[in-house]
Order: sequence, then C-alpha cells, then structure tokens
Amino acid sequence: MGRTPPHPDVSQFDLQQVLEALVDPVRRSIVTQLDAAGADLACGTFDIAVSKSTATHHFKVLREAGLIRQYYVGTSRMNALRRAEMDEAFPGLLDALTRPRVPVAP
Amino acid sequence: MGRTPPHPDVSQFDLQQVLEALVDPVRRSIVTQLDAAGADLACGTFDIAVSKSTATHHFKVLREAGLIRQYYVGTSRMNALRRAEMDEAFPGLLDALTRPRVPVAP
DNA sequence: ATCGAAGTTTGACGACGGTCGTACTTCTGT
DNA sequence: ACAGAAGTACGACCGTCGTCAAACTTCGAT
Repeated sequence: MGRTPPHPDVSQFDLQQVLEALVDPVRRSIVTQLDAAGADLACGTFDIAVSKSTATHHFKVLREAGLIRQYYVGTSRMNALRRAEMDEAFPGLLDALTRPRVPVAP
Repeated sequence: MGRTPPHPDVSQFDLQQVLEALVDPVRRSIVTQLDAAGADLACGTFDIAVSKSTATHHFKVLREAGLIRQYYVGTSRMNALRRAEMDEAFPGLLDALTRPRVPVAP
C-alpha cells in the first residue's frame, strides 16, 4: 500500500481547507486528542465512534489540510500533529481550538 | 417585521456552532469586513456575491452563533461584530481568522 | 397615499460530505 | 506458509447546507 502519502508543504496550507477539516467534531476530536497526548498516536488508538473506513477518511482530510503527518510503523499508521507548522501558518488557531472552553463568569 | 431578533448570551456560545458559521467563505468574509471596518455595517453594504435572500440566511447564521449583533435603523439592518464577547468565550479565535495570511518564507 | 428601498420568508433544487459495509492489501507472529 | 491485525479503496446512501426566485413586509420619502 502507499508507502508514504502526500503531505502539503507549509506554504501550501489553506485556511479554508484547514477550517473545513476542523469543523467536523470527529476530526477536531482527533486533533484535540493528539494535542493532549503530546505524542504520535496510531489510528486505532483514538477514541472516536466511527467505522474504520470513516476513520480513514477523516485522517486523510486532516493530512491533506496539513494538520497531521502520517507514517507507517509496521501495520500501524502513526499520526503526528503538525503543531509548529500550523502555528507558523495560522498563529493562534490551534491554541484557540484545543484550549478547553473557559467557563464564563455570571 | 421582527423588531429585534434573538441573540444568544456569551454563556451560550458554542464552539461547534461558531465554527460552522465561520467555515463558510461568504460568512467569514462578512466577519472580516466587519472587523476591518471597525464599525457597524448595514446588510446591503457588504461586498458579497449572493442574492439578498441568501445574504439574509448568512446573517442569521452569524447572529445565532453569536458572532454579530443586529438592530434596525430605518429599513436598514445594521450588523455589529461581537468582538469582545467572542474573545471572552474563545480567546484568539477571531484574531486567528481575521488576520491576513502571513506569507511563509521560502 | 404611494412608491421604492431594504430585508425577510418560504419553498425548491442540487451538490457536497459523513457514514457504512464489503472487499482488498500489507505487515507481523506463529 | 497462514492467520490475524490494521488500514485502505470503492461504492452507495442520505441528510444537510448553500443557493435562488417569488411573494411579502416595513419603513422612509415624495
């Protein structure tokens, strides 16, 4: 199977594409889990309630938007959050989306 | 016609809803134009390439997400960006989305 | 009182995106 | 060599969303 899938360069990151990737709750959850873990995670280790084929689809969307980098380790596909590159392209965006909601004072 | 449409309170702002509002290019353009103007603008003064009925729909989505506040002045409906409240609920989000894309060094 | 300007409402249409099941591929371990 | 684990690819289905036109409402100006 595809050894290494195509990854966009930082200069090719597109805000519209990134937002379309992040607007889906499942995908945003993947990003959040990656961010919280602070480490690369295999596709199968995520806590998401969708089938494997759907999961594959979501990871592909995230990868093509530049949010994650994927590489194989055995039969497992590892996923790494491209934090630094996203911060370079869209400063503050990931921070704003991964930060837990601050309760508003009454 | 509806005197004053319903506006959500800051405590009711929902990230999912805000993202769904901002993912549409036309709506994000409206927010960007409001931010750049630094003033309230009537619906008709925006530079958007859609019909009036579609525009009405977009303004409604933005209002219900809490991104804008709407009020009538004569027959014109004015739109105000709820900057401070959005910043309180989701710090850095609007900044990240209204800031023009920083060119990446080669 | 009438007309036009500015939006709203409703209904319809079409495209896109999330979902799944099934079949397939690749690698690991035995 | 084989079986199983981990994903991927391919269709198909279906709901949602953006879009528009047409009819209507409200307000201001003439």
